[in-house]
Amino acid sequence: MKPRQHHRAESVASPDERIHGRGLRMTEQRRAVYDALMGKRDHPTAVEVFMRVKGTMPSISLATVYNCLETLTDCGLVKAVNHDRAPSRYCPNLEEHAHLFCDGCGAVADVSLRTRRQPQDVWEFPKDVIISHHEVSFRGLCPKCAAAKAGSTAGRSMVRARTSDR
Amino acid sequence: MKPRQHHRAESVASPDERIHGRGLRMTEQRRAVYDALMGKRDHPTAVEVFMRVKGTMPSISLATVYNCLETLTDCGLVKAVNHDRAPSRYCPNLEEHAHLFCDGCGAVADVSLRTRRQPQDVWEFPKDVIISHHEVSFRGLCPKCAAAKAGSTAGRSMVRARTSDR
DNA sequence: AGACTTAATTGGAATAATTCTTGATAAGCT
DNA sequence: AGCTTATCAAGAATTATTCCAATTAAGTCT
Repeated sequence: MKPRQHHRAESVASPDERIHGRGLRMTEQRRAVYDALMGKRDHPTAVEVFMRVKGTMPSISLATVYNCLETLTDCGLVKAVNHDRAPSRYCPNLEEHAHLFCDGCGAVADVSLRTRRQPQDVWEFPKDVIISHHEVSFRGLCPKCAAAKAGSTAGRSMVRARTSDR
Repeated sequence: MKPRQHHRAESVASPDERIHGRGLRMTEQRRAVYDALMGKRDHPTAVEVFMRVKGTMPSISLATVYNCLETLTDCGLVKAVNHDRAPSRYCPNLEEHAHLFCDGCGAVADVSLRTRRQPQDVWEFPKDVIISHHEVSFRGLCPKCAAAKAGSTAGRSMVRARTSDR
Protein backbone atom coordinates (compact mmCIF):
# COMPACT_ATOMS: atom_id res chain seq x y z
CA MET A 1 0.00 0.00 0.00
CA LYS A 2 2.72 2.54 -0.38
CA PRO A 3 0.55 5.33 -1.72
CA ARG A 4 3.11 6.70 -4.08
CA GLN A 5 4.20 9.60 -2.13
CA HIS A 6 7.02 11.90 -2.83
CA HIS A 7 10.34 11.97 -3.58
CA ARG A 8 10.62 15.73 -3.80
CA ALA A 9 7.90 15.89 -1.22
CA GLU A 10 8.87 17.12 2.18
CA SER A 11 8.14 20.59 0.90
CA VAL A 12 4.43 20.09 0.36
CA ALA A 13 3.86 21.75 3.71
CA SER A 14 5.18 25.24 4.37
CA PRO A 15 7.58 25.77 7.25
CA ASP A 16 4.78 27.33 9.25
CA GLU A 17 2.49 24.41 8.62
CA ARG A 18 5.18 21.97 9.61
CA ILE A 19 5.79 23.78 12.83
CA HIS A 20 2.12 24.22 13.64
CA GLY A 21 1.50 20.63 12.77
CA ARG A 22 3.43 19.72 15.85
CA GLY A 23 1.59 22.13 18.08
CA LEU A 24 4.56 24.46 18.06
CA ARG A 25 4.83 28.13 17.15
CA MET A 26 6.69 29.79 14.36
CA THR A 27 8.57 32.43 16.28
CA GLU A 28 10.84 35.17 15.04
CA GLN A 29 13.84 33.23 16.19
CA ARG A 30 12.86 30.05 14.44
CA ARG A 31 12.17 31.92 11.27
CA ALA A 32 15.47 33.76 11.48
CA VAL A 33 17.36 30.51 11.97
CA TYR A 34 15.46 28.89 9.15
CA ASP A 35 16.12 31.83 6.86
CA ALA A 36 19.79 31.80 7.71
CA LEU A 37 19.93 28.20 6.55
CA MET A 38 17.88 28.70 3.42
CA GLY A 39 19.55 31.93 2.43
CA LYS A 40 22.99 30.49 2.02
CA ARG A 41 22.50 26.87 1.19
CA ASP A 42 25.60 25.44 2.75
CA HIS A 43 26.29 23.39 5.87
CA PRO A 44 26.97 25.66 8.82
CA THR A 45 27.51 24.59 12.39
CA ALA A 46 25.27 25.86 15.17
CA VAL A 47 27.84 28.52 16.00
CA GLU A 48 28.01 29.65 12.39
CA VAL A 49 24.24 29.91 12.26
CA PHE A 50 24.38 31.83 15.50
CA MET A 51 26.81 34.33 14.03
CA ARG A 52 24.69 34.81 10.94
CA VAL A 53 21.49 35.32 12.84
CA LYS A 54 23.15 37.73 15.23
CA GLY A 55 23.47 40.08 12.29
CA THR A 56 19.76 40.65 12.08
CA MET A 57 18.78 39.68 15.61
CA PRO A 58 21.57 40.62 18.00
CA SER A 59 19.70 39.51 21.07
CA ILE A 60 19.41 35.85 20.12
CA SER A 61 21.28 33.37 22.26
CA LEU A 62 23.29 30.37 21.24
CA ALA A 63 21.05 28.12 23.30
CA THR A 64 18.10 29.35 21.30
CA VAL A 65 19.88 28.63 18.07
CA TYR A 66 20.46 25.10 19.29
CA ASN A 67 16.82 24.82 20.26
CA CYS A 68 15.61 26.18 16.96
CA LEU A 69 17.85 23.88 14.98
CA GLU A 70 16.56 20.93 16.92
CA THR A 71 12.98 21.95 16.38
CA LEU A 72 13.50 22.54 12.68
CA THR A 73 15.20 19.19 12.41
CA ASP A 74 12.41 17.42 14.25
CA CYS A 75 9.88 19.03 11.96
CA GLY A 76 11.79 17.85 8.93
CA LEU A 77 12.63 21.33 7.72
CA VAL A 78 16.37 20.85 7.81
CA LYS A 79 18.69 17.92 8.28
CA ALA A 80 21.46 17.53 10.81
CA VAL A 81 24.63 16.16 9.31
CA ASN A 82 27.38 14.66 11.37
CA HIS A 83 30.83 13.51 10.46
CA ASP A 84 33.06 11.75 12.91
CA ARG A 85 32.86 13.70 16.12
CA ALA A 86 32.97 17.10 14.52
CA PRO A 87 30.31 19.65 15.47
CA SER A 88 26.95 18.98 13.85
CA ARG A 89 26.20 20.84 10.67
CA TYR A 90 22.81 21.69 9.31
CA CYS A 91 21.62 21.19 5.78
CA PRO A 92 18.62 22.85 4.13
CA ASN A 93 18.58 20.41 1.23
CA LEU A 94 15.72 17.99 1.73
CA GLU A 95 16.26 16.05 -1.45
CA GLU A 96 17.68 12.58 -1.25
CA HIS A 97 21.42 13.12 -1.19
CA ALA A 98 24.72 12.20 0.40
CA HIS A 99 27.58 14.36 1.66
CA LEU A 100 31.18 14.72 0.69
CA PHE A 101 33.48 15.97 3.44
CA CYS A 102 36.56 17.58 1.96
CA ASP A 103 39.78 16.79 3.78
CA GLY A 104 41.41 19.75 2.12
CA CYS A 105 39.22 22.69 3.04
CA GLY A 106 36.68 21.14 5.38
CA ALA A 107 33.77 22.06 3.17
CA VAL A 108 30.74 19.82 2.92
CA ALA A 109 29.23 19.23 -0.50
CA ASP A 110 25.96 17.64 -1.41
CA VAL A 111 26.14 14.60 -3.63
CA SER A 112 22.96 13.65 -5.42
CA LEU A 113 21.51 10.32 -6.35
CA ARG A 114 22.54 9.16 -9.77
CA THR A 115 20.43 6.11 -10.35
CA ARG A 116 17.15 4.75 -9.18
CA ARG A 117 18.94 2.17 -7.19
CA GLN A 118 18.59 2.74 -3.49
CA PRO A 119 21.46 2.08 -1.12
CA GLN A 120 19.29 -0.51 0.54
CA ASP A 121 19.50 -2.55 -2.63
CA VAL A 122 23.22 -2.81 -2.21
CA TRP A 123 23.22 -4.16 1.30
CA GLU A 124 22.30 -7.44 2.84
CA PHE A 125 20.11 -6.98 5.90
CA PRO A 126 19.48 -9.48 8.62
CA LYS A 127 16.00 -10.93 8.28
CA ASP A 128 13.17 -8.82 9.60
CA VAL A 129 14.94 -5.59 10.32
CA ILE A 130 13.05 -2.37 9.75
CA ILE A 131 14.94 0.46 8.14
CA SER A 132 13.71 3.96 8.79
CA HIS A 133 16.60 6.08 7.58
CA HIS A 134 19.86 5.75 5.82
CA GLU A 135 22.79 8.02 5.46
CA VAL A 136 25.74 7.96 3.11
CA SER A 137 28.86 10.03 3.43
CA PHE A 138 32.15 10.30 1.61
CA ARG A 139 35.51 11.67 2.53
CA GLY A 140 37.97 12.95 0.04
CA LEU A 141 38.80 16.12 -1.83
CA CYS A 142 36.43 18.59 -3.39
CA PRO A 143 37.20 19.64 -6.98
CA LYS A 144 39.09 22.71 -5.87
CA CYS A 145 41.31 20.86 -3.44
CA ALA A 146 41.75 17.93 -5.79
CA ALA A 147 42.97 20.33 -8.46
CA ALA A 148 45.26 22.08 -6.01
CA LYS A 149 46.76 18.79 -5.01
CA ALA A 150 47.22 17.60 -8.56
CA GLY A 151 48.92 20.89 -9.33
CA SER A 152 51.32 20.76 -6.43
CA THR A 153 52.09 17.10 -6.84
CA ALA A 154 52.46 16.59 -10.55
CA GLY A 155 52.47 20.02 -12.10
CA ARG A 156 54.87 22.89 -12.18
CA SER A 157 55.54 25.39 -9.49
CA MET A 158 51.80 25.96 -9.37
CA VAL A 159 52.26 27.59 -6.04
CA ARG A 160 48.80 28.07 -4.71
CA ALA A 161 47.90 26.90 -1.23
CA ARG A 162 44.61 25.34 -0.62
CA THR A 163 41.52 27.27 0.27
CA SER A 164 40.55 27.03 3.85
CA ASP A 165 37.23 28.10 5.21
CA ARG A 166 36.95 26.53 8.54
CA MET B 1 56.16 -16.57 10.39
CA LYS B 2 52.61 -15.58 9.85
CA PRO B 3 51.09 -18.92 9.21
CA ARG B 4 47.68 -18.60 7.86
CA GLN B 5 46.25 -15.14 7.94
CA HIS B 6 42.66 -15.05 6.99
CA HIS B 7 40.88 -13.75 4.00
CA ARG B 8 40.47 -10.41 2.45
CA ALA B 9 43.14 -7.81 2.58
CA GLU B 10 43.67 -5.57 5.56
CA SER B 11 44.71 -8.61 7.46
CA VAL B 12 47.71 -9.43 5.35
CA ALA B 13 49.78 -7.85 8.07
CA SER B 14 49.52 -9.01 11.66
CA PRO B 15 48.57 -6.49 14.31
CA ASP B 16 52.17 -6.36 15.41
CA GLU B 17 53.38 -5.73 11.92
CA ARG B 18 50.86 -3.01 11.42
CA ILE B 19 51.91 -1.28 14.58
CA HIS B 20 55.61 -1.69 13.91
CA GLY B 21 55.09 -0.51 10.39
CA ARG B 22 54.34 2.88 11.80
CA GLY B 23 57.36 2.93 14.05
CA LEU B 24 55.14 2.24 17.06
CA ARG B 25 55.33 -0.42 19.70
CA MET B 26 52.95 -3.23 20.46
CA THR B 27 52.51 -2.77 24.17
CA GLU B 28 50.55 -4.82 26.65
CA GLN B 29 47.89 -2.18 26.76
CA ARG B 30 47.46 -2.02 23.03
CA ARG B 31 47.23 -5.76 22.81
CA ALA B 32 44.73 -5.90 25.63
CA VAL B 33 42.56 -3.29 23.96
CA TYR B 34 42.84 -5.06 20.65
CA ASP B 35 41.98 -8.39 22.21
CA ALA B 36 38.99 -6.89 23.97
CA LEU B 37 37.68 -5.78 20.60
CA MET B 38 38.43 -9.01 18.79
CA GLY B 39 37.19 -11.24 21.57
CA LYS B 40 33.64 -10.03 21.53
CA ARG B 41 33.01 -8.76 18.06
CA ASP B 42 30.54 -6.05 18.82
CA HIS B 43 30.70 -2.26 18.87
CA PRO B 44 31.69 -1.04 22.30
CA THR B 45 32.36 2.55 23.27
CA ALA B 46 35.70 3.57 24.71
CA VAL B 47 34.27 3.30 28.21
CA GLU B 48 32.95 -0.17 27.53
CA VAL B 49 36.34 -1.25 26.24
CA PHE B 50 37.87 0.30 29.32
CA MET B 51 35.64 -1.75 31.57
CA ARG B 52 36.44 -4.95 29.73
CA VAL B 53 40.16 -4.42 29.79
CA LYS B 54 40.10 -3.49 33.46
CA GLY B 55 39.15 -7.07 34.12
CA THR B 56 42.53 -8.37 33.05
CA MET B 57 44.57 -5.23 33.52
CA PRO B 58 43.17 -3.26 36.44
CA SER B 59 45.81 -0.57 36.23
CA ILE B 60 44.95 0.65 32.76
CA SER B 61 43.61 4.17 32.48
CA LEU B 62 40.80 5.47 30.37
CA ALA B 63 43.16 7.89 28.66
CA THR B 64 45.25 4.95 27.58
CA VAL B 65 42.23 3.18 26.21
CA TYR B 66 41.46 6.27 24.15
CA ASN B 67 45.06 6.41 23.00
CA CYS B 68 45.15 2.75 22.10
CA LEU B 69 41.89 2.93 20.21
CA GLU B 70 43.19 5.87 18.24
CA THR B 71 46.42 4.08 17.46
CA LEU B 72 44.64 0.90 16.42
CA THR B 73 42.31 2.93 14.26
CA ASP B 74 45.18 4.79 12.63
CA CYS B 75 46.90 1.51 11.91
CA GLY B 76 43.77 0.16 10.28
CA LEU B 77 43.26 -2.58 12.84
CA VAL B 78 39.84 -1.43 13.93
CA LYS B 79 37.32 1.08 12.69
CA ALA B 80 35.72 3.92 14.58
CA VAL B 81 32.00 4.16 14.00
CA ASN B 82 30.01 7.25 14.78
CA HIS B 83 26.33 7.89 14.76
CA ASP B 84 24.88 11.31 15.32
CA ARG B 85 26.70 12.77 18.26
CA ALA B 86 26.71 9.60 20.31
CA PRO B 87 30.00 8.38 21.78
CA SER B 88 32.27 6.73 19.23
CA ARG B 89 32.11 2.99 18.98
CA TYR B 90 34.80 0.68 17.75
CA CYS B 91 34.41 -2.11 15.28
CA PRO B 92 36.81 -5.01 14.70
CA ASN B 93 35.22 -5.97 11.40
CA LEU B 94 37.47 -4.83 8.59
CA GLU B 95 35.35 -6.20 5.80
CA GLU B 96 33.41 -3.81 3.63
CA HIS B 97 30.20 -3.24 5.54
CA ALA B 98 27.63 -0.76 6.79
CA HIS B 99 26.01 -0.36 10.20
CA LEU B 100 22.48 -0.56 11.42
CA PHE B 101 21.75 1.45 14.56
CA CYS B 102 18.75 0.05 16.35
CA ASP B 103 16.41 2.68 17.77
CA GLY B 104 14.92 0.05 20.05
CA CYS B 105 17.85 -1.31 21.98
CA GLY B 106 20.73 0.87 20.82
CA ALA B 107 22.66 -2.06 19.43
CA VAL B 108 24.82 -1.70 16.37
CA ALA B 109 24.74 -4.45 13.77
CA ASP B 110 27.00 -4.99 10.81
CA VAL B 111 25.32 -5.06 7.43
CA SER B 112 27.24 -6.60 4.61
CA LEU B 113 27.48 -5.79 0.96
CA ARG B 114 25.02 -7.75 -1.13
CA THR B 115 26.10 -7.06 -4.66
CA ARG B 116 29.20 -6.10 -6.46
CA ARG B 117 27.87 -2.66 -6.95
CA GLN B 118 29.74 -0.08 -4.97
CA PRO B 119 27.87 2.72 -3.23
CA GLN B 120 29.86 5.12 -5.33
CA ASP B 121 28.05 3.79 -8.38
CA VAL B 122 24.82 5.05 -6.95
CA TRP B 123 25.89 8.62 -6.52
CA GLU B 124 26.62 11.47 -8.81
CA PHE B 125 29.80 13.27 -7.89
CA PRO B 126 30.82 16.74 -8.91
CA LYS B 127 33.50 16.55 -11.57
CA ASP B 128 37.01 15.86 -10.38
CA VAL B 129 36.42 15.01 -6.76
CA ILE B 130 38.61 12.39 -5.15
CA ILE B 131 36.93 9.90 -2.86
CA SER B 132 39.06 8.25 -0.23
CA HIS B 133 36.45 6.69 2.06
CA HIS B 134 32.77 6.15 2.23
CA GLU B 135 30.44 5.23 4.99
CA VAL B 136 26.88 3.99 5.00
CA SER B 137 24.63 3.74 7.98
CA PHE B 138 21.06 2.82 8.63
CA ARG B 139 18.68 3.53 11.43
CA GLY B 140 15.76 1.37 12.29
CA LEU B 141 14.96 -1.69 14.34
CA CYS B 142 16.98 -4.83 14.71
CA PRO B 143 15.11 -8.13 14.25
CA LYS B 144 14.48 -8.51 17.95
CA CYS B 145 13.07 -5.04 18.40
CA ALA B 146 11.13 -5.21 15.17
CA ALA B 147 9.50 -8.41 16.37
CA ALA B 148 8.78 -6.89 19.76
CA LYS B 149 7.14 -3.92 18.15
CA ALA B 150 5.10 -6.01 15.76
CA GLY B 151 3.96 -8.04 18.71
CA SER B 152 2.90 -5.13 20.84
CA THR B 153 1.34 -3.19 17.99
CA ALA B 154 -0.54 -5.75 15.97
CA GLY B 155 -0.46 -8.96 17.90
CA ARG B 156 -2.14 -10.19 21.03
CA SER B 157 -1.17 -9.38 24.54
CA MET B 158 2.31 -10.47 23.59
CA VAL B 159 3.54 -8.63 26.58
CA ARG B 160 7.26 -8.55 26.25
CA ALA B 161 9.15 -5.33 26.68
CA ARG B 162 12.09 -4.59 24.49
CA THR B 163 15.56 -5.56 25.30
CA SER B 164 17.75 -2.75 26.35
CA ASP B 165 21.48 -2.89 26.60
CA ARG B 166 22.63 0.65 26.75
C1' DA C 1 73.85 -6.40 31.02
C1' DG C 2 74.05 -1.17 31.19
C1' DA C 3 73.21 3.24 29.27
C1' DC C 4 70.62 5.83 26.25
C1' DT C 5 66.80 7.48 23.40
C1' DT C 6 62.22 7.75 22.45
C1' DA C 7 57.54 6.20 22.86
C1' DA C 8 53.78 5.05 25.93
C1' DT C 9 51.12 5.23 30.16
C1' DT C 10 48.83 7.67 33.94
C1' DG C 11 45.89 10.61 36.51
C1' DG C 12 44.24 14.75 36.56
C1' DA C 13 43.23 19.09 34.48
C1' DA C 14 41.32 21.24 30.44
C1' DT C 15 38.29 21.64 26.27
C1' DA C 16 34.40 21.95 23.47
C1' DA C 17 29.90 20.97 21.94
C1' DT C 18 25.71 20.51 23.59
C1' DT C 19 22.05 20.26 27.06
C1' DC C 20 19.73 21.70 31.18
C1' DT C 21 17.70 24.96 34.44
C1' DT C 22 15.28 28.87 35.90
C1' DG C 23 12.98 32.98 35.61
C1' DA C 24 11.28 36.25 32.25
C1' DT C 25 8.57 36.89 27.66
C1' DA C 26 5.66 36.23 24.14
C1' DA C 27 1.75 33.58 21.54
C1' DG C 28 -2.54 32.03 20.94
C1' DC C 29 -6.81 31.19 22.71
C1' DT C 30 -11.39 32.46 25.30
C1' DA D 1 -7.85 41.63 29.04
C1' DG D 2 -6.70 37.33 31.26
C1' DC D 3 -5.02 32.70 31.14
C1' DT D 4 -2.24 28.89 29.66
C1' DT D 5 1.54 27.13 27.62
C1' DA D 6 5.42 27.54 24.66
C1' DT D 7 9.64 29.87 24.05
C1' DC D 8 13.67 32.58 25.14
C1' DA D 9 17.98 34.03 27.43
C1' DA D 10 21.89 33.52 30.40
C1' DG D 11 24.56 30.94 32.61
C1' DA D 12 25.54 26.55 34.91
C1' DA D 13 26.15 21.73 34.08
C1' DT D 14 27.28 17.59 31.44
C1' DT D 15 29.86 14.53 28.71
C1' DA D 16 33.02 12.71 25.57
C1' DT D 17 37.37 13.42 24.47
C1' DT D 18 41.94 15.55 24.49
C1' DC D 19 45.85 17.62 26.63
C1' DC D 20 49.67 17.86 30.00
C1' DA D 21 53.55 16.77 32.83
C1' DA D 22 55.83 13.33 35.17
C1' DT D 23 56.92 8.45 35.36
C1' DT D 24 57.68 4.07 33.24
C1' DA D 25 58.60 0.86 29.66
C1' DA D 26 60.65 -0.52 24.94
C1' DG D 27 63.95 -0.92 21.82
C1' DT D 28 68.88 0.03 20.54
C1' DC D 29 73.55 0.35 20.81
C1' DT D 30 77.77 -0.78 23.03
